[in-house]
Amino acid sequence: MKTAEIRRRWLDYFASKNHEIVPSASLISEDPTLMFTVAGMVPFIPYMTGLVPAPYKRATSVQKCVRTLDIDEVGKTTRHGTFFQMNGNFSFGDYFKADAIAFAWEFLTSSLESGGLAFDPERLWVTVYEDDDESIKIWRDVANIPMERIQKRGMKDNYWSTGQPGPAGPCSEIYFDRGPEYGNEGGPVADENRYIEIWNLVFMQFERGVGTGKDSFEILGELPSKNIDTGMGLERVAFLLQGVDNLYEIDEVRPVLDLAANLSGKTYGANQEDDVRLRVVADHIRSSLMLIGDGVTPANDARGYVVRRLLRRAIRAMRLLGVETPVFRELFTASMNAMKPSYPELETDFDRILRTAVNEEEAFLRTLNSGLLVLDEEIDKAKKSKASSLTGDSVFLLHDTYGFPVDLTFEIAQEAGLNIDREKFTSLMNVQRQRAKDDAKMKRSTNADLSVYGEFRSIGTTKFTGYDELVSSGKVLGLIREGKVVKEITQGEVAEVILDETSFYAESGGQDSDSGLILGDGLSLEVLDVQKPVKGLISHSVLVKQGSVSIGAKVSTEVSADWRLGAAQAHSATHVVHAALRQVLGPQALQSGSYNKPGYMRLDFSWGESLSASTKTEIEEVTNRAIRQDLAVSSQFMSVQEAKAFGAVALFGETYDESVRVIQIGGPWSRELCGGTHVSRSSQVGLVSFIGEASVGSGSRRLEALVGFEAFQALALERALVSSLSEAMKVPKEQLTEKIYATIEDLKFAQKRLATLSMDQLKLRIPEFLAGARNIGNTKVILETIGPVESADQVRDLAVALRERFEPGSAVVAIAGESAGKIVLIVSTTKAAQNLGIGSGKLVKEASAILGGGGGGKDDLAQGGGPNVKDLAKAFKVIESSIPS
RNA sequence: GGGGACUUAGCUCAGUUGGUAGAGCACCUGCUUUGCAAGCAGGGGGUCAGGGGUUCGACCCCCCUAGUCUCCA
Repeated sequence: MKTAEIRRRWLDYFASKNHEIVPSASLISEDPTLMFTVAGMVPFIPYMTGLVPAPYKRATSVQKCVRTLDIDEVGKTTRHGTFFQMNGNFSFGDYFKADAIAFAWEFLTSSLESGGLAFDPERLWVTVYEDDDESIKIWRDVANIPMERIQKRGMKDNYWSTGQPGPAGPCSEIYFDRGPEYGNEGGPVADENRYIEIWNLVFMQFERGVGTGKDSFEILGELPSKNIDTGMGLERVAFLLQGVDNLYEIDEVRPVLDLAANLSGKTYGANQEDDVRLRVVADHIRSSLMLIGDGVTPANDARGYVVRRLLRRAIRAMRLLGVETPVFRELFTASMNAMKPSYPELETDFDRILRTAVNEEEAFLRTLNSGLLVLDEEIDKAKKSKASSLTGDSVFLLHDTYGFPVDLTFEIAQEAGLNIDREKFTSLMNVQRQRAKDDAKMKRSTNADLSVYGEFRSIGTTKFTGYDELVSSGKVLGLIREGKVVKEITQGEVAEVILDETSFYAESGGQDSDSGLILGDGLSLEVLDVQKPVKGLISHSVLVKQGSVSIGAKVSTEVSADWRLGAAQAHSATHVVHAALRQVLGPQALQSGSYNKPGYMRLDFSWGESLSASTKTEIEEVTNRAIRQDLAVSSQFMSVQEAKAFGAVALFGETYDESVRVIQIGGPWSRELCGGTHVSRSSQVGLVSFIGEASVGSGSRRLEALVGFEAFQALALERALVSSLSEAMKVPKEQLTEKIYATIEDLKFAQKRLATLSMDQLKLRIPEFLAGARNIGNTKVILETIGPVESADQVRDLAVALRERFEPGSAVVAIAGESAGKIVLIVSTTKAAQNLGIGSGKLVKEASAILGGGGGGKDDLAQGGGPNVKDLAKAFKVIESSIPS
């Protein structure tokens, strides 16, 4: 049975049991503490914990998941994959254990004709939590499973919680026995390779307290509303039903594996090491495809790094299989074709996905090449020192700094007859890991506890009226001060106010929150910040300027009209710039983040290289032309499907409700899903002026601009600057650039000329200096001062020129100059003098000490000096006296 | 978010206890030659990424900034 077929049967079955079919959420998790959607229940967590009331009592989904914790196990075991799909059915305070178990059993064992999967009931085993006798009874009643195939397990295996205080409960798992050829008798407790876990049912019935780990915490009591969360691993069921040995051989993965084998000329099944590599390629290509499909682009941080690592590991595995040419184009196409029955959007979006992957492949091939050069050097070094292996430090350096994979290092070192010090390498890696973890821990502890908002959210939502009006009247639902619910807040306090209705826009979609006042009877609150801590709830952070507020008070929310106009201008400008970017650069220049507030906008977008000055100008022109055209701006609500069909740009990393708001500027010219506030015609944006464009990491760039009056002010300031420059340079501003370049050129020329001239002048005096030379013993000695000099170079050049006149005889030349109120002293000695034991360095050191400074150098030439100008004669004496007579 | 590396002539790169900034290629001039990367001689070309500091003196050491590469969470 095809994977897509299992998926379809799943959804049909639970729909027939009155479950709402919920589409898979993005792999980019909405929960900021999670990098990815790592389990099927992640999108439902707010409903499970009661933070947000569930919109349905029963739900089912097939959820895309990514987990890279066990990335090193991929390909080695039957069941570790970085990407997998979790079929789930959920109950929020509706049915509980009995139904959950009955559904699972019926779906697994009923015939194909009746929509089930037709598993042989004799080969199914279950495990239950050791104290959960209730579940055992249900399994006996519903499924008539003999006690021999029901096994009890402890907290570690069969008790679920989030690791935090909150809901918790026992689990029951269903296993399939693959048969004696796969391992030992004795059920899942004995052998999890022969008995494969296919379904986990979590019965959320208790409230847990604080604890240190997965299996040590206090149970506080029963939950008022019990939930069901189950997950059936789609890949695991698929490989069992398709009669293959592992999840890399199912219909959605195998084509990539076969292609990789083809490209490398290997036969799958012939060599264990190669098989692992082929599976790694198949797994990683699929995960990358799905992640890039959901909008993750390779980068050096967070999610981006995970994709980068997957892509690079795939390339590394191909290299180890002997393929050094680019392969992503073919591999990704194969993976897309295998996945598109379930995810048709992969095909429509494939251009972008493939381009992203291929760009990364090219970048990594470059990295590998430069890494090879370093590796060659390290191998040479090791061989020269007669070492039998590369040091752990070298291997780590190659990996950490040059991005060269350890396995490749090992392979190439072996060919050169060397081993590698893996132990040292691993310990260095652990140090690095620990550093990153400590850092992450520090950051995470600052995460706010949102549970305080839960009780307000259960009363209702805050209605946002700000699209249509600036002033609105509302009632105070809740007050929070220092993270705690309070009844009243008074003058001078800073607190959060939650209303049933507000005209204040909360920060979201890149737009900064509104500023303004909340007024009431003898009451004035200054709004500092507005946030949506929980979906549907708007919280105003305020300073009480006057009076006091208590729950139930009637207030009026008054958004500053000036602020709102600026915010709307900036947000509309962001859309216009985004559209202009895509018009000029192409649709692959997709916004990846933005921030805007009155007068300013910032837009991050995916793009591989810096923009040329002319491209920037073109984008700026397209932007301002669109503003001038006075395009109509409209907003309308529609379903996500409609919006997509409409061609609206949806941004990755943003989550949208079933009903979304589409903002159009100039009809089809710009269509984006957006909840922000906008002007009503593009001309109201006024003016957009770019102030910067920079990289925010590989493959991503940031554009900053001023908007409206601020843009005008900045331009006016620059105009004034140009005017004053033009006045100073005494040319019309059209000729300013040329004039400045010419002036710099002239200045450079003059400086050079001056240097040669003064040097020439000094050289004219050479005969004079030579004549002034004295004999001390057999050594010619010149001690001269030449007064003020531009730089030490002049003094040095003269000293060297004089010394050369005495070659091959013995001579010491000491020249002093004056620069910035200090003596610059250069001493130069001929080879013959050095043979007499006269070293320039030593002479300079002694003389400079007298001058109040220091100095040193080599035997033939040394430099020193110091601030005591009047002690020069003494310094010369010291030099003189240390020459042997 | 936390680390590591790199930035030197038009290009590719050398440059260690801090002490006269280099090579190859390219360019210009002359000679010699007319054939596959021609030879010889000479020459021009540098804000050593930018800024600050330490020092008598910084390409080199320290701090900040920018760009590029890379590892980890």
